Amino acid sequence: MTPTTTSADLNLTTEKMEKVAFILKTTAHPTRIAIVQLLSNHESLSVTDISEKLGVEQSLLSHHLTGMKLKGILNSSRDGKNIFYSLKMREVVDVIQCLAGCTFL
Amino acid sequence: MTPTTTSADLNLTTEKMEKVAFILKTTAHPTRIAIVQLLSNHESLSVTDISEKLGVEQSLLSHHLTGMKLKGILNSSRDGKNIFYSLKMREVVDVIQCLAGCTFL
DNA sequence: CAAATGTATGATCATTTGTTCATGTATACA
DNA sequence: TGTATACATGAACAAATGATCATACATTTG
Repeated sequence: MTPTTTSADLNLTTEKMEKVAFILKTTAHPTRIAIVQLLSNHESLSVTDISEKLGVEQSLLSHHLTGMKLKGILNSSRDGKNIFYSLKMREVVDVIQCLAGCTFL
Repeated sequence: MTPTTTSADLNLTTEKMEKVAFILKTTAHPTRIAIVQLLSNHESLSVTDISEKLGVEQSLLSHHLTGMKLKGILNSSRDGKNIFYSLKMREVVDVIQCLAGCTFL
């Protein structure tokens, strides 16, 4: 049997390693992790929603959001004056979950 | 029942988010991912071993290794002239595995 | 159309990160 | 003890990232 906690061997091409690093880098920031967390619990939120919930300035937040969208982590769609963001790459939730589960952190 | 592919809700404190971001940042580099990959398959390797396998210059590699050790991802121990590094935080393997499994990467 | 609201963008600056190079330190061995 | 091997360290610099500010753009509403 294969315990769920055991991972298969890691054997990535250079290209894959670059891609993985790229996504990790895009995720590796407290505010961006907070954004992922919010969107993992909410399906879709406007910039103002997120800004208020996180207490992050509009412009700064916008930079984070557009960056994350550009890099494929988030989706966005306009509805009237608002722009709603949602998770596109749900795997990042698992990534965060995984580390968050570390007892020593 | 809880399918293995479904994650529980994400609900992290600010402090936890900072710690997770810290580890993600420490991992988010192609060379460092390659190091983790090597050590996930080898238990323990000397700096020269890693340098040769990855084709990375000694000094640069050393900077990466000592940084990763400092941040809690790796262990090291001397044996004669050699210093052997090994994985301390095995969770990072799962993190990489997780993203590597993304079909769209 | 004018004003208000919601969001994006671009410039600028400070900070962090990645790399290189030169040199230092520890161990082994002749 | 001197020399070679293995690794670490620090300075210096380039490049990437994060934050702030001012301003632009899009949509709704009066």
